[in-house]
Amino acid sequence: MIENEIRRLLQTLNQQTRKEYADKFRTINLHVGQESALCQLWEKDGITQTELRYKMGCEASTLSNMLKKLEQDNIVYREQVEADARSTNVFLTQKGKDLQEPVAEIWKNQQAEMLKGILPEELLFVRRILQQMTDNVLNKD
Amino acid sequence: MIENEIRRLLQTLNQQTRKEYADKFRTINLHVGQESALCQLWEKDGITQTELRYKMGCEASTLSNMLKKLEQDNIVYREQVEADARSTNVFLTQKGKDLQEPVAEIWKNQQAEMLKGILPEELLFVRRILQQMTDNVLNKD
DNA sequence: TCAATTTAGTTAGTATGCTAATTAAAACTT
DNA sequence: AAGTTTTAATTAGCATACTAACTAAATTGA
Repeated sequence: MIENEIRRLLQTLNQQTRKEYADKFRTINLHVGQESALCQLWEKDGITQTELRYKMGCEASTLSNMLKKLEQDNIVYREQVEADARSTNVFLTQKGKDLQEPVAEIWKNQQAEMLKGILPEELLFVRRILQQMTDNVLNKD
Repeated sequence: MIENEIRRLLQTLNQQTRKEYADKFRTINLHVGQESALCQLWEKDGITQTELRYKMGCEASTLSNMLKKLEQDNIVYREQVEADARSTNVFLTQKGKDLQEPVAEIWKNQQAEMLKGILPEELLFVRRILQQMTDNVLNKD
């Protein structure tokens, strides 16, 4: 069954990729998973945890715990919103901003390794299909 | 950068898929991750933890902890190997064997949803490329 | 033979990631 | 205005998943 094979290949690919990320991020003192918060904050920081968690696609409690660690490591800091005492805004420290380059480098290397030997027109095709697959699972109809 | 986009699509696809698995497996009292051990045991049980962990591609400690839970839930049981007192063989209980059908059903539904609207010849192409990507990351040269 | 090394599995400690329950503030509703 | 509901974030508890340190058994080798 080709559908089964595709599911299994995706599973293996992801598992292996995650492991490599874990190793590489460790060299810059990041935990795998944290980069998804940083990735959003590099685009725009000073947003609330609720905004951030929706962009990341995780639960509030996951982000809450993650930010506690990132704050301890001096990568982000939080400020209460004056207009709404329930909300906090999340900001990058300089250390957090400086992590963008090494993370981008890790991503670039991983992509190069993963996509080695795949032709440009094949990349276009893969992107299209992956986009459709992602849409399929996001828009649960 | 198309390589970046492909990496991000894979990330989103996996995150979303994992979340759906978590929900669906919960309905049959399984935790996401456990199915990868069961999947190997359905093919062949009575193997050692070391054999099993290599097939799964996880660390010894991960499997050790997971089997502790699966044993508590009466899904697997373990027996010491007489020939080598360091090793234990892992077996499925009837309950563990009976989980194969519902898990296969969950996989089938997930595949159908994820691959909806993708043509047969596109599936063949996707499989080929995913195979190459998987080989690329597995055979770190 | 007996010391050194390797192998199999567990435990401790840490982090992501989840659900469920909680706290506190804001926004409604009547 | 007071009570109810919703919203934002945290905490508790659980499981996977990892590394590092450990125990105990088997193997190697000198």
